[in-house]
Amino acid sequence: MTIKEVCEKYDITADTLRYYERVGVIPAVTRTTGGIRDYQETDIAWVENAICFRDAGMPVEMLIEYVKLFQEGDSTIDARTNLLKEAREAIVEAKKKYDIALEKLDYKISRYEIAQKTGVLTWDDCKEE
Amino acid sequence: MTIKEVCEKYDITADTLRYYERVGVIPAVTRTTGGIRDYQETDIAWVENAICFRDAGMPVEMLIEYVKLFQEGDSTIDARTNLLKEAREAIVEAKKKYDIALEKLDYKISRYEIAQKTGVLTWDDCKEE
DNA sequence: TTACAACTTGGAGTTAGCTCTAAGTCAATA
DNA sequence: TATTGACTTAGAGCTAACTCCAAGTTGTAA
Repeated sequence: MTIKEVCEKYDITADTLRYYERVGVIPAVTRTTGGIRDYQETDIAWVENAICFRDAGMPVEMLIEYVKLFQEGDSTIDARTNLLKEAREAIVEAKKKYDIALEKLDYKISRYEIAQKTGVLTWDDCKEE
Repeated sequence: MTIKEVCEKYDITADTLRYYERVGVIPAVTRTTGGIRDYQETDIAWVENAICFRDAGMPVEMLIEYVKLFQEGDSTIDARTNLLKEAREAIVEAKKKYDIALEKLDYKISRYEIAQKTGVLTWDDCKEE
């Protein structure tokens, strides 16, 4: 699979894919004899993981560390487990904050939808509990 | 309430609070005659909202736009409602991605916990469905 | 075999969101 | 009233994560 096909499949730019490889967010991608990237199943699986975890706010640094540990082999199983658990906790915490914001937004929106009927706000927009 | 007290209450730096005010993420804060910030209930409510929405990934630009519309008065009720709904959708979408990542992480972690007992990985770490 | 699009690299530039610095002002205490 | 520490502003600097650029190479189609 060419870089272009991977871009289209995952809606990501070629620059980002090359950047991920360059800094180590994904391991070195398979090349043709001419030196052109030719993504294999494994390469694509790494790309998919990287996108998925980045979308959940996992820092590039953490992904780089994971790939590094992975390449060091079975002696890093503990370290990798810890890293994944740490990432998990960060996501769980972030989700909680998202839920709090959603509650606040839903409350505000419900108020605004009432105001839309009258054209006037009947409460203090910036001071609601 | 002094800037220091607000910092401590919300675990945020004074620089960030001043930055939020400067760029318009929150409206101008009440001052003493000497020109020192003296946060009133309303100022604090804006700070609280700003932190809450930033924690949910809402861009600074969007918060600035909201405050700007708010200050323009009741004629912007529709625009504000739309903005809040747009913010809501973004958060809902982000949360979905967080859930997908969590599933992937939980699967990986469960595998790793088995591997920790044996000291060896018995599956392809970078190529699991 | 030539044209030309799509690829390559190394490195510079950009954006969002802070974070720090310098130079000066305010206010509580000795 | 003098000192000291927290405050003020304007503006520069920083970090993460891309994003773009220039100069050169590969590979396909005519």
